Amino acid sequence: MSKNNNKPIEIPKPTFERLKKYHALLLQEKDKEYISSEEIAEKLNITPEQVRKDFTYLNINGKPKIGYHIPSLEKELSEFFGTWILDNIIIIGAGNLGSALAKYKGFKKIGIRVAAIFDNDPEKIGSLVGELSVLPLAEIKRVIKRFKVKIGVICVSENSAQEIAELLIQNGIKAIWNFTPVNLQTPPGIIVENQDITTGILTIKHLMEKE
Amino acid sequence: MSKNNNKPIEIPKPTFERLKKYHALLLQEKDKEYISSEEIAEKLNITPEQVRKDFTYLNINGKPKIGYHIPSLEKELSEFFGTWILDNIIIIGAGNLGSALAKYKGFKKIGIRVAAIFDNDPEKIGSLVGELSVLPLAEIKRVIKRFKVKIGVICVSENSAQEIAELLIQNGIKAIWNFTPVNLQTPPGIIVENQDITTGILTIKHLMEKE
DNA sequence: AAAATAACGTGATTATTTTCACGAATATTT
DNA sequence: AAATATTCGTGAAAATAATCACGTTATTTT
Ligand SMILES: NC(=O)c1ccc[n+]([C@@H]2O[C@H](COP(=O)([O-])OP(=O)(O)OC[C@H]3O[C@@H](n4cnc5c(N)ncnc54)[C@H](O)[C@@H]3O)[C@@H](O)[C@H]2O)c1
Ligand SMILES: NC(=O)c1ccc[n+]([C@@H]2O[C@H](COP(=O)([O-])OP(=O)(O)OC[C@H]3O[C@@H](n4cnc5c(N)ncnc54)[C@H](O)[C@@H]3O)[C@@H](O)[C@H]2O)c1
Repeated sequence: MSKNNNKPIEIPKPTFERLKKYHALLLQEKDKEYISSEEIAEKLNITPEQVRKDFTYLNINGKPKIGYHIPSLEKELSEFFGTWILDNIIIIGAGNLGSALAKYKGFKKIGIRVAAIFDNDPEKIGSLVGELSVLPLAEIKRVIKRFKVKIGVICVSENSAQEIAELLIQNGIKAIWNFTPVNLQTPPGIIVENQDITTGILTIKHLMEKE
Repeated sequence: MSKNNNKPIEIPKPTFERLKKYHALLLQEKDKEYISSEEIAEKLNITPEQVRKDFTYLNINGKPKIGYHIPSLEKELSEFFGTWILDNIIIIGAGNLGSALAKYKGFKKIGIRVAAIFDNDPEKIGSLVGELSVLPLAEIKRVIKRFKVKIGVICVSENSAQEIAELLIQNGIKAIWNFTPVNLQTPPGIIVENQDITTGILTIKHLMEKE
């Protein structure tokens, strides 16, 4: 499917964001064999030209009159995002949110396995979250090494977030998935992805205001 | 602070996204009185010009040599997003994620109150999630009316998501905050905000691939 | 087997967004 | 009180992204 040309052009940021949506959409469209740019566009409320142009950045080709072969499309996107590589992650904070994430079944599809969950509350250490036993922070170093963990998920209370980020980085973590609203300060080279869920509802609140 | 001109120009989409980040940042910066565009820019990894230009869309003015008055700035953004209006929301699905959200303390700051949480599992109905008792779906109609609920949060299993969306819309819900990966089909006029957390980690996975 | 059709692929055009550059404003220093 | 140093505000220029328009290609129909 890929022309395998050299890929000189940088992918536009808006295209990157849409590629994530195509990837998510395809995980839900396993029943059909082909899908047209028109159909993708309609489901995501964009134009078919946009879809086709986005795909050219990954050298993804469809068939005229038929559309795009779903398994091939999914494979291309999986390779692009690296969801075919299994990454072990660790979760820090076995509270409401951290526990929910630890039990989430959907991670497997995107190549994520939760290797361990940590907390500093003696009451929680040793208790079960799904199939995982909550570990003390002292175990972090060992687990990161043992499971070659590169990604850490921060789900601790807000006032501990920065301190935990530093602890993770000290122990070799390369990317932080931050579920707290705290703006983490990190050295260059560390990837930080903020998952601030409140931004989601701000869009809703603003749209409702306008009416 | 606002010039209170008529606001003819549409706000660019990327600006809207950044406005949400400014809002979130300010909720964490309550200690100082003023903040410069330079400082905001540095924390969010953008340029100061961008920050200043974004603020002009809301007619927000700063003071030369000093920066922006934080309480005024926060007030403007709060009004823009409507976070000063208290909205009651309901959560459908009292599982791992729905329960975590129901207990989240951070909603108050953005003008959100969880009025009720629902489930269809007889085992869960009547049990406590934080201070809320899990209600059966039959109560949805009454609660929406009683608390004038406009926003519904979907946290049910994936195969029930569409059906619950329809139920909510039938009962007068105007906006859906969808935490499932399902692409909901809704009639025009209904706001749907998809909170797909997997997109967050796709960015990380892709950036790690490149190295 | 030719014609018609439906969808892709993409260079050119248009629209949007960011960056630049510099004047204006205000606090601080001399 | 004038000079100086910052930081804001913004039109103009540059960069980026979306749309358009049409040629191409594979399938289906006649
Ligand atoms: N609950 C939600 O729906 C939600 C939504 C958005 C954001 N968040 C954010 O996620 C974070 C966690 O939220 P939550 O609702 O799970 O809170 P929580 O209080 O239920 O859980 C926090 C957990 O972190 C642990 N912890 C605190 N400091 C620690 C440290 N230094 N080392 C190790 N563990 C530590 C606590 O023992 C606790 O188990 C918060 O920052 C919150 O703002 C939560
Ligand atoms: N857990 C996570 O961290 C996470 C992360 C991302 C997305 N999600 C999505 O959120 C949703 C919920 O995830 P979860 O982990 O809380 O699952 P869960 O199984 O713990 O909870 C689902 C809840 O929904 C209830 N439910 C199912 N069908 C229902 C119906 N028709 N009416 C009312 N209630 C119904 C179930 O009884 C259960 O209590 C899923 O769609 C999942 O994909 C979860």
